[in-house]
Amino acid sequence: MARELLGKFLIYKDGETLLAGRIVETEAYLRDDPACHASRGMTPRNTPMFGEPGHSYVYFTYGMYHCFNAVTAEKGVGEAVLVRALEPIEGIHKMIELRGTEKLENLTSGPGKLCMAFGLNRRHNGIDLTTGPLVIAADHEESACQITEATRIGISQATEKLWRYYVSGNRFVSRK
DNA sequence: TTAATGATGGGCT
DNA sequence: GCCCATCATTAAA
Repeated sequence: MARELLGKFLIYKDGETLLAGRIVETEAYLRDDPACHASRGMTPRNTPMFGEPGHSYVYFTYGMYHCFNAVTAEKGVGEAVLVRALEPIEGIHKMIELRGTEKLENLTSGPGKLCMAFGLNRRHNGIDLTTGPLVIAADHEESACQITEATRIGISQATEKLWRYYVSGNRFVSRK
């Protein structure tokens, strides 16, 4: 699923504002994976991971950032894909405003950055990503892209797993 | 260009 | 009380 989500679009409609980005970097967090929030059972925070697939899991971290995930396993399993970077497509002016920088490569090139650029927070936790206002959707025509596998970032366990994926050469990936 | 560091607060043992 | 799926800033090379 982490590979599948590359090239899909994250779209957010909030009143007049339309924001959209193409997913260019993801990480997989699986059952029996010590780096996965759900690996030690259900807690108040990770409850959405055990809920319906296709819903969001947004969590608050490091005292000031949010990270956005899509739940990818059947109910009760506890797996998700972290969206780490987007290529800004629509609503770039609004993203610039929310991020406080005009540099395009710095708008959504990181899990905390893209949540800031889209204004995502606790209110967007556990919501259905097929019905809006926050949606993941495919393009009309699937364009093939070269995918690079790499180790996941910012974790201290299972650091050897190659469960991070990004569009090769894309300028909006958080780290190459 | 890369490496080190401080900010900042919720989650969980 | 320690850990943390991060980021911006500063310092060093």
